[in-house]
Amino acid sequence: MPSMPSPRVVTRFAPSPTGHLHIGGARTAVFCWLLARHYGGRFVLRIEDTDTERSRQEYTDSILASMSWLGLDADSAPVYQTRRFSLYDEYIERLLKSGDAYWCRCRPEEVEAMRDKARAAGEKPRYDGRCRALGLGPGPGHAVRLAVPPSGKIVFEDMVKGTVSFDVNELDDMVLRRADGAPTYNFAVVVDDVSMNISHVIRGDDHLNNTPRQILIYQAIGAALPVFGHVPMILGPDRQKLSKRHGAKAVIEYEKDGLLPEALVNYLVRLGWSHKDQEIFNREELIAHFNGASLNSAAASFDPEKLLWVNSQHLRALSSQEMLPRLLPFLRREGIPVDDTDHIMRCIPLYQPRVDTLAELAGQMRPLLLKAADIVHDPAASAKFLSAEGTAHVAALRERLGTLEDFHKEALRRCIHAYVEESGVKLKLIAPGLRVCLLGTGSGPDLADIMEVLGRRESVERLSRALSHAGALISLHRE
RNA sequence: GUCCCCAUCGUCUAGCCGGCCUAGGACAACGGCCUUUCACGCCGUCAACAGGGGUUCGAAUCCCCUUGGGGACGCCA
Repeated sequence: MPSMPSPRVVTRFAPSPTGHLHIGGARTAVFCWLLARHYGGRFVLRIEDTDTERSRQEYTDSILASMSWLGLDADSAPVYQTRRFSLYDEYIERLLKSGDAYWCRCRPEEVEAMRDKARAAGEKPRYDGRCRALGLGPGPGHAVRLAVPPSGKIVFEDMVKGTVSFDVNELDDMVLRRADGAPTYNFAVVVDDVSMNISHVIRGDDHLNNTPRQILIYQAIGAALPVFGHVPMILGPDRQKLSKRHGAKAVIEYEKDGLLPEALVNYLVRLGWSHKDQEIFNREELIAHFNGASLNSAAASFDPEKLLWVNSQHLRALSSQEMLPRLLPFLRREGIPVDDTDHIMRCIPLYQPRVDTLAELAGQMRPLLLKAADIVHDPAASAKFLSAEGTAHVAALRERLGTLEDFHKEALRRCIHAYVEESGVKLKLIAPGLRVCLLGTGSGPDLADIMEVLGRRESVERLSRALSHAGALISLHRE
């Protein structure tokens, strides 16, 4: 039940290409995307590259790649601010003509001196508007400033913060167009949001203070206001600003770690939004429930452990067919042969409930996918579980398995249990040794499951190889 | 310094247009069950309304103050 029926919801995500997409930005993007999808509206991407010093094409490419990996598809090609300078100039002309903006010849150092003075007096640092009455025209070093009304209050309803109000006296005559002709951030944003018909501006609450400035610009150009929604920032586990040492990384890093994009999206959305007690959501559920309400107004801290848990839940929901293409790159990275995809798919269910990430899955599956000759037997586990007695049990079981007519897990299980009963030893005593022989490690999936997947020939070969290896070890000890 | 925003378990949160809250769920931690191991799963334990004033028959829920945290004060975005 959509609570905010709107004729046309248009949202935008507007990163500046000065770095890779990080999780804070990613979460904002997810919120924007979900709101548009929920209401059947449009979602667009705008690259805010007016800072030519710091903007880099490789970051734009990286951000685009991360958006695509996350599944946040836009409804039109990205808009680049650097290609819209003539549009900004048109608006500047209009504001100059109407008297809502004026030329300023003050040098940056002069303005900084004014601010220092105000700061020293315990006031809010601001430009004093001395050029406003001068009636200046364009000229070298001249910027354009907005003529802010002398008094009044800016009040707006924020989707997440509720009623927010600022006193106009707090604001000074901000620069709209730099001396070099480039638009400033606040001005470009407003012109773009107006011309792109953005209905909902969702962004981090570090922009809350920009909003009254931008509203002044909306008013000056006579445009209707969009709905604003300022989502709280994401903090580190220590409540400090999120940084790399908190385990918060760029989105591409999570991709490399083997996270599922739907899991990252799920985790990010729940950081600041909730739907009753539900923790795990698929994409359809998110779209169905995310209507812009229930957004938390307090900052949240990032918890890498819960992210892993969410990922493990999504990982378990995948069928082997769905898992395969996602897993393949990680197996290749481990140098594991990937030609027998049927075999890989049969191995997936054995490890799926045991791991949190795709990278971990690839690592754990390794012994099952390698050839018998390439298995590395963990020396500690071998020493512990492959005593002379343990080895004898493995040898005896190998004989039985070699002649077992039915090599399916139920039969294998019966075979093992029959041996246990007849020999009178505890299963506990022989199982770990068997596993070491099969996989090289003391722990892992169910033995019958392992052997069924391996098949008779491979299982027996692994046992034989391990036995000869263990025999050599034992005779070595005797000498 | 000035302005803005925020405040429920360690963390994410439900609840917040007042009574159904001896505050619910999840992650983590701890204990147990299941089990050939390690996991999964299941069961349980620990754990919070920042403090102080109001308003009210009644406040986690409304108001004020304090404290704490975050953000912003650029010809950066």
